[in-house]
Amino acid sequence: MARPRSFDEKQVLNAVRDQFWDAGYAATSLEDLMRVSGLGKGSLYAAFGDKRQLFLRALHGYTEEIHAELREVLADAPRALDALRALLEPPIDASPGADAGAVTRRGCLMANSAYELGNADPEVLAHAHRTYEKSTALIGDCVARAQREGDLPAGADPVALARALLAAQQGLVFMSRTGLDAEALTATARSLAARLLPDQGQAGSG
Amino acid sequence: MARPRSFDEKQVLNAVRDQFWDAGYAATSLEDLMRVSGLGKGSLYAAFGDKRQLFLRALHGYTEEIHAELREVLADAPRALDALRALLEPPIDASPGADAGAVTRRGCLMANSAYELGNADPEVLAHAHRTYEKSTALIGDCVARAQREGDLPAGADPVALARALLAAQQGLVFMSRTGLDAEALTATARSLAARLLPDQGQAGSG
DNA sequence: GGAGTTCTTGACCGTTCGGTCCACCATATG
DNA sequence: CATATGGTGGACCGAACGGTCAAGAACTCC
Repeated sequence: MARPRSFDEKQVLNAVRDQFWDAGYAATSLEDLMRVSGLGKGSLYAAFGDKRQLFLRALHGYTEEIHAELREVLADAPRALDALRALLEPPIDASPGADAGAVTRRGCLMANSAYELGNADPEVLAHAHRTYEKSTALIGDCVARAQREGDLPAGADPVALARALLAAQQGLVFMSRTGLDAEALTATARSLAARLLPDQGQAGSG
Repeated sequence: MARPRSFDEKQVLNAVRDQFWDAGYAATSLEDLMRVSGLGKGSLYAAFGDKRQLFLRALHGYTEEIHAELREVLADAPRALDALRALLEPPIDASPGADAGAVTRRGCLMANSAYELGNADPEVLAHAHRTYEKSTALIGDCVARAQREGDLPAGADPVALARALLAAQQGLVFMSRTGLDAEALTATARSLAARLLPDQGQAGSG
């Protein structure tokens, strides 16, 4: 028996997430948030709390999505090794309005946020830590599966390799963010994949 | 025939650099800069221009230092392979007042800046790009030397491996920044080094 | 020691920020 | 159709920001 909301919470969170992703936290003003969400200040505050809380909501939604995708990629691949190799492909830009297949320049929202706010906001840092530990666990499981499937040497510690893969992937995203051209980025990705995930009994050479 | 400056430009730039490094660009106010430099607003503006110019000065000084150190490390090592391995050690905190040997939590100023300002400030992004291209070249030379010394397979493209090493290093710094404990960080570094820079004819296993 | 020049200091300014509040509105119920 | 309930949006606020400026201090040269 009251006026219903005129907006979809999820749509607003997605729009807000893209804004934070493109511009960063500090460089995004409430006016920006009003513009991309189509809501007034009062509505934003009533629905989500202040700027920081809204940001955290968007960030949590982002990491959940990322993990869902990661879980899917790792589970769906017939061979675990292929899924792991997919992690080390040049990162693609999925932002609205990006050229299809173009390399990303806005990086990963979680990484951007950890870099921008890690020193000042322990909660963001802790969330980043949890996020990457979770990713490590998921990737580690996939490594173990690849070992069982005979595609990776059985002796190695799956978690150590998982961490190495994650670090390498973040490095790739970073290089992409600094404007490294697509060709060099592809070569770097191949070089990393060839060494971190070589075909059994064959050394990488690219 | 005028009043001499009462401060040392280099000391001020170092203090300012540390402040930006610890807090980021946006989160550093002019008041912070006055505090760490010991100068008044007017002096800062007269000597260095506005906040952004002062930041760029500090950033350029930082990257020059980094490259000088990198050149030194790569040149001084009797064997090039050892120098390359040093790149993949867990990053140490060299900030004033840090525990000796502690892992860094403030990362690399250039990387932090590229992440925070890359979208908004093309000059920062371009500087990051130039910086990493230069690093790639230096590391590539060292890779070539390691190949000549017989410590790395001669067939591989030195630049591709250099890029892979650089990406891996940035990944390590990032993981460290998110608060990964020193033990896991060390294991990750070893894992990366074992795979990217294996002993000749021996596969890594950590 | 006086003059000229540069450096230093802090008061001051306009702008923009995040955040609050309230008058107005749309809807559901009886 | 009257009323109660919650949503909406913009006016408004204090604070903090980056930046300017003028007056005084410190120094060198003549």
